[in-house]
Amino acid sequence: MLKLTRKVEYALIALRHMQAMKPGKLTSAKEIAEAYGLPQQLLAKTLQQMARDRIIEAVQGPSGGYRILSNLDKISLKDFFEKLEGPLGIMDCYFDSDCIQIGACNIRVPIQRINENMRNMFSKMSLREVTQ
Amino acid sequence: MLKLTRKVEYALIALRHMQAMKPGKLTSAKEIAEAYGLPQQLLAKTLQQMARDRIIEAVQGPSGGYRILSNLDKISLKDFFEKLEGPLGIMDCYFDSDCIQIGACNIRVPIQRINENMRNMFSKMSLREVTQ
DNA sequence: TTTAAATACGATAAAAATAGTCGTATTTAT
DNA sequence: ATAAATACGACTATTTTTATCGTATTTAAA
Repeated sequence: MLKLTRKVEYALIALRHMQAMKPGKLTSAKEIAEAYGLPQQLLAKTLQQMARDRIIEAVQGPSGGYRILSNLDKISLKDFFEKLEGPLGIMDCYFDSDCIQIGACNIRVPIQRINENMRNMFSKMSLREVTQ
Repeated sequence: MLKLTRKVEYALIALRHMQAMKPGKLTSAKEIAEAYGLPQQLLAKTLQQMARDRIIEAVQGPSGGYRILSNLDKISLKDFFEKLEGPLGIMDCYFDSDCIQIGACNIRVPIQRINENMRNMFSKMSLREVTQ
């Protein structure tokens, strides 16, 4: 309950790793996977996704790899989570309204309140706070 | 990601339902299940657990049921979640430290920071805020 | 120009967590 | 006695998450 996924976890580990290196220097998925004992392919997908999202930059070919592209100060944890995992909410009804409840649901409003608090909290934390 | 479980959802629905009734009046699992289209047995288990936790009171026998026992103002959402689902953390490493990471993990500290923020936030919200 | 090391990514499999059901016991008002 | 309710362990089903497989593409370097 209220858990992060591995994907996000691996992304944070990778970002923190990259953050600690000389600016501009590349790191490969293999290098990170070995350093932290992570499944390389899954990590790679996460890195690829971050590259699509322009959080990091990918360089192909041998001696290629990834490096940080964005200013991590400017990315909120909320945006980061949502880029990786989609809309951030404590329950799905917050987004898709095709809930089976005939309309009898009595907690939609309070749930939204909790959601707003969560989103607000993660909006106020930057990615850098986590990775630095 | 960061989702509540059905158990918690059902508990909130039930509490809100009870909250809206005359004080002291009993409601059965069947009644709530039918009113909101919830699986009765699962709901019943959740109610039983809340009864064990002294959030609600159970009355056995025919014409029995449940009613709110605690002052919901005095129960934080954090305590409520933890009673139903165990320790509240964004990652398990926050609690059990038998993580496979050889000690190479580089995000334990930042994760704890996020966790503290989460726990703090839910500590500040009372159950009544949600159910009233 | 061939090779090898890296990214890219869809498809699928495996594992874990969540959700739901079943069966049976117990309680108690009627 | 009966019936309607709670109590709860064991089990099954479903969904979500996690991981792997296979193949294609890119490109530095021999």
